[in-house]
Order: sequence, then C-alpha cells, then structure tokens
Amino acid sequence: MVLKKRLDYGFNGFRVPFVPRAPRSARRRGISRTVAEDGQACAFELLASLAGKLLQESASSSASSNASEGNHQPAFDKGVVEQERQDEVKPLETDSINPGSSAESILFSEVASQNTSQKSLVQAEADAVLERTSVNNNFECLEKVEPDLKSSVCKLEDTFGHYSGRLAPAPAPQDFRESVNGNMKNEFRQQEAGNLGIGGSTLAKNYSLKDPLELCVSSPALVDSTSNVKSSLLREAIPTKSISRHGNDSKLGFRDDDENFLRFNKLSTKSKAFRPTQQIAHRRIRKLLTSKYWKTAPKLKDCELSRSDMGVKPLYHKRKTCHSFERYQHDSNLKKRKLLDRGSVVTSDGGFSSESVCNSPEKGKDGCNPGSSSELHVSKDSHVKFSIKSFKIPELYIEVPETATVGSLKRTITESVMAILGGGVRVGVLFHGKKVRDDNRTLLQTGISCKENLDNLGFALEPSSLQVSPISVGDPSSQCESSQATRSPRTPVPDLGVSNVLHETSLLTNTGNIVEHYHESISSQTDTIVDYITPDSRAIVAVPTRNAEALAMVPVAQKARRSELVQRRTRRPFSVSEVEALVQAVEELGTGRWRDVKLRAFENADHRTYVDLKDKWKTLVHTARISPQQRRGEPVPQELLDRVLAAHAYWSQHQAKQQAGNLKMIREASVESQNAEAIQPLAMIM
DNA sequence: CTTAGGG
DNA sequence: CCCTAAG
Repeated sequence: MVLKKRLDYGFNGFRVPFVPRAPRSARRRGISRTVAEDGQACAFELLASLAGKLLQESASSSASSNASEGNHQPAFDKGVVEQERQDEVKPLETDSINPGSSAESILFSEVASQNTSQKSLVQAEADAVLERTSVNNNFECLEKVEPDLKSSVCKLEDTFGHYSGRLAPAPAPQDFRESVNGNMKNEFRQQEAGNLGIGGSTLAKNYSLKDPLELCVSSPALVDSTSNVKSSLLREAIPTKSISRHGNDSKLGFRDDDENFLRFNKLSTKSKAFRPTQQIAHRRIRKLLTSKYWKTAPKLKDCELSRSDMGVKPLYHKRKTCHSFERYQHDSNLKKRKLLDRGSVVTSDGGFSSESVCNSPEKGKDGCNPGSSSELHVSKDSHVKFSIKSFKIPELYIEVPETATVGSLKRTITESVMAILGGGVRVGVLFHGKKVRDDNRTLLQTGISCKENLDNLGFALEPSSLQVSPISVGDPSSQCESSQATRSPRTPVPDLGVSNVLHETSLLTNTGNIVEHYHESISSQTDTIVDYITPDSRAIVAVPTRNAEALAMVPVAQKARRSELVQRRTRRPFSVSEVEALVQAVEELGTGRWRDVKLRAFENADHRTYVDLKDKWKTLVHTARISPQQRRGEPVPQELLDRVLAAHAYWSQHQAKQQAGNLKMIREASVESQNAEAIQPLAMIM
C-alpha cells in the first residue's frame, strides 16, 4: 500500500490565498475548477488491501519481520503511481489557477507484498498485523510525525482483527498491537533507507525529502510537475500554531465533536457546472454519511484543531480554506456518484487488476506473476489447496487540507477504514480474470481444480453494497469494535469512495448480513477451499486478475432503496449561548441573510448550517410566542426570546418596506417590541 | 449555493 | 431536522 499525496492539477489549491470576499452580488460563482477524477477509484481497495494483508499476515511466519526488512517493496511503487495517473481522468474543467480549487488527496494503493512461503502458525498469529499493510508504509510515515499514530493503527487492528476472524482466528489485540509497532519500526527504517537511498530511481529521489509527511504523501509523478509547490506544501503540512477559535469576537467556537468530520465532507464552494448534480450527490453522500451504518466509526475531534489553526484567518478565508477540501472531495464523489447514477459501475482502475501487484517491486522478484506467490497444493484427495496472500483492495482516496493536522489525517484514515469495514466487505472470486458469480457451482465445475494453476484464481474484496437495503448490510456495530459511544452518523467514510463501490447486480440482490455474505462468497463458491483457508494456510494470496467484467458498466439499481440509507443528522439542541449568538446576528443582519448569519456567528460551528440557523430562528420565534409552560428543552432566557420577538418584528417590517428602514421604522418596531432594549442593536445598524 | 417554507 | 422549489 502506498500512501501518496495526490495533488490537484496545477496544485494550487490548498493554501487558498486569502482573498477578501467580495460582496456576494459581485462574487463570481461557478468558477470552474479542476477536479481530480477519482471517481473511478474504488475506495475499497484499501479496505480490501487491509483485510487482505491482515489475512496474509496472519499466515505469515516469522518471516514476517524478515520480510518486512528485505522483501518489502517500497511504499511507492512505480507501477502504482502510473496506474494512479491513469486513474486521474481529465479534469472536467481546466481552471488550475483558481485559488483554492485544489486539494490534496492521499490515496492508498495496494502494493501487494508477497513474501514468503514458510509460515509458522504461531508466528502467523503474532504477525497478523493487518496493519502492517495498509498502515505500514503509510502510517509509519505519519508515525514519524506523530507518534500517537499508533492509536489509529490500534483501532484498525481491532477492526481488522475482527475481520480476519472471518477467515481465520484473529490474533489477540495485544499481539496485533505489538506486531504493528514492531513492524512499523522495521518498515519505516527500511523505507526510509530506500527513499533516501541513492537508488537512481526517480522514486527514490522524489521521496528523499526530509519531511516524513511529504515523503509519504508525495507522488513522484505529481511532484515533478509541482516541485515548485513542494516547499510550500511542506511548510504548510504541519500547522505551527493554534489559535483560539474564539479569536473572532462574535463567533462562537462551538464544539462539534460529533460532526467534526463534517468539515471534511461538507462542500461549500463548488463549481457551478456541477451544481445540480453536486447537490444531489452531496445529499446522497450525506445521507450515507449519516447512515447508521457508520456509527461505529470513531469520533473525530480534529475539527477543533484545524479550526484553531485557522482561527486567525479572515472570515472568508477561513471558510474557504475549511471547505476547499470538502468541496474537492465532494467533487470527486460527485463523479463517482455520477457514474453510479448513470447506472454504471465504478471501480477502481486497478480494482481487480493485477497491475498494481504486478508492478510492485516484489513482483519483479517473483517474476511479476500475480499468482506466482500463490501456492497450489494438490493433495491426493483432489483438494484444491492454496493460500491467499492478500486481497485486492479498492483504492481509498482521502483528501485533507494541508492545514489539517497529522492527527486529523490519522483520524480520517482510521475512520475511513473503520467505516468501510463497518459497511461490510465481501469476497469475490475471480477465475481467469472473470468473476465467478455462481455460488453454487463447484470448484470443479468452475474450473478451479487441483490441476489448474491457481495463478488464475483471484479474490477481491467487494464492498458490501451500500445501496442494498439495510437489512442486507448487517449491523456494523457488531463488525467493528468501535468502543465509541454514540457517534455522529456523519462520517466521511462514504465520501471516501463508498459510492465508488463496485456495484454488482448480484450484490444488490443478495440479502443477509455480511457474515452470510461472506460465507456465500467463500463457502458456497469454494467449499473445498474453505477448509484450507484456515489454520495453516490462512494467508490470502493476492491473485488479482484483470477483470474486464468488473470494469464493465453494470446497471445499478441503486435508486431504489436509497431512502432507507438516509438517516437524520444527530439532533443538536441549540445551547443558550448559541441562541444568543444567533439572536445577536439576526438583530444585526436580519432574517434574510442566513448565510451571513452563519458566517458571522457560527463560522466555527460546522454542524450548524445556515438552514439550521434559519430553522432555529423559526422555532425561536415560535417559542417566544408560546407560553413558557409549553416550551421544551433547555429553557431559553426570556430576555433572548424578547429580543427574538423584537428582531423578528423589526426585520419583518424592514423586509416588507424594502430597504425603507429608517428611524420611523425603528420606532415602530420599538413599539411592537415588548422589550425596548431589543431594538438597540437594530438601531445601531441602521 | 441560498432562501424561504412546508413537512 | 429534512426536503425542495426558486432564484
């Protein structure tokens, strides 16, 4: 797996230069922006990879540690990079100059590591570091930057452990952690060496950066064309200071633990060209995000960090900065979504391709044969024996602003993975590059005989279709060991490519929980195999095969059960302070400028949209009008309610009179108001 | 995207 | 809070 940084075309984005926002009317909207086309990327690649690695690791023997030092392929696989480039479809628009239009994305690509053959069950247990995998190269880099990265890994461990359990006994958490840590060390060392090494390879050069982060996230291909930005990028990569969120007078730095992530999902300034679709996509995505299926993901609290980092920045700047990534991501999702909407199947370029694996350095060693590492054992009793070293995992795209903290990045990744896992994963069987759909066929019938070269046999993790009715998804909470209490349904996960999932018709029709799916996929398809997947040959060998079928467009009946995926956002009653801020803002801005109100008083409260504010105002007015006995929830000070009434009355008239505001009106409002004081602010702004 | 309103 | 029509 590779953690690379994908920059937008022209890479001009992250650091959105501060551009004072012009009056709305003058604001130019719909500026086309460049959008990385990750629509084709399959987010589940990572997932699969992780799981695969896990499985693989669990089977790897002591060779594990050795392998990590010697055979481990460089994190930055050329092949992967190349493929990556291919994935990057042309931007829909060319506006690389548009500030803030780009965002960085970190993507994971699987680089199958195929070491070994000697497996010691015992060691396997200990080494079952699913993470070594996905996390290894990627996280280790981060680790260098942020030691506590491990915590994230641990979460992953748990999750994976859980999953690994499906194929084979999952190592005890302890073991996981230990081996994870151990591997991290080794691998990092190794990788670092490799990166800094003289290796005349472009890769080596490109990655011989000092900053680990940069090291990890830069993609050679991209770096070349954006070398000029590199330095700045580096600088920005790690926020240096943290300013109080309350820096701005009237702004409230509401906490937003549950929906911090929203920051990364929410879209704000989007290309006009995408507007319609985006909205839809966003909505859908949000629905997905709010889906209860993601509840198991851990909470994220990075918002505060990023928020504080931007605290000093001008209002608009901040806003833009905060959302550039979101938009970016959204755009990506949009694309993915678009394809789906079109009734197409979107799959990672390498979704079922063996290329990424083939291109891996190790591949070269093994002869670049995807299945070279898989072992086929023909037993006397005509059993097909083989080991699966890893699953092909859909790519997972993650985008975070440069200003995001490493911690937030970690959390993002963690959450993404967790969520994906929580969403359910299934295993698909590919034979000769073709997906074997008929679960009832015997291996023999399918052609998977003991005589067959298992190189032709491949497995791929398939996301449990989110489009499927909830019932078929199973309860994620049971999948993940998320100890998190109630977590916000708004996780970015889906955004990370869930929509990118390869929707297979058959998947959509399947029912039953993940576990069942799992069994169906494996058991029924290869009941013989099942017997051998366990104990000593738990490892899953990545035998990715180009699956034309998978890449083909397949109609998706996703619209159907969509509604069932929708879940309301978590309710977040307004606190008195929030109400006060709202009232204050409305008094000054009126009731028809919610966006401004939001910006003015809730800039940092990402979970409060202007619509929310508008709605709140609506209820406040109502509340103010009803008797105190009828009011519910946290009592709002009468004083505030009076102001609400006054402001409401005032602005109602003001609006009606069309800019006719004057002293006379103020007086009128004053009269209407039961509380003359409430008019003060109004008068001030007149 | 924002507003404005109904649900 | 959600959803949408409108702008």
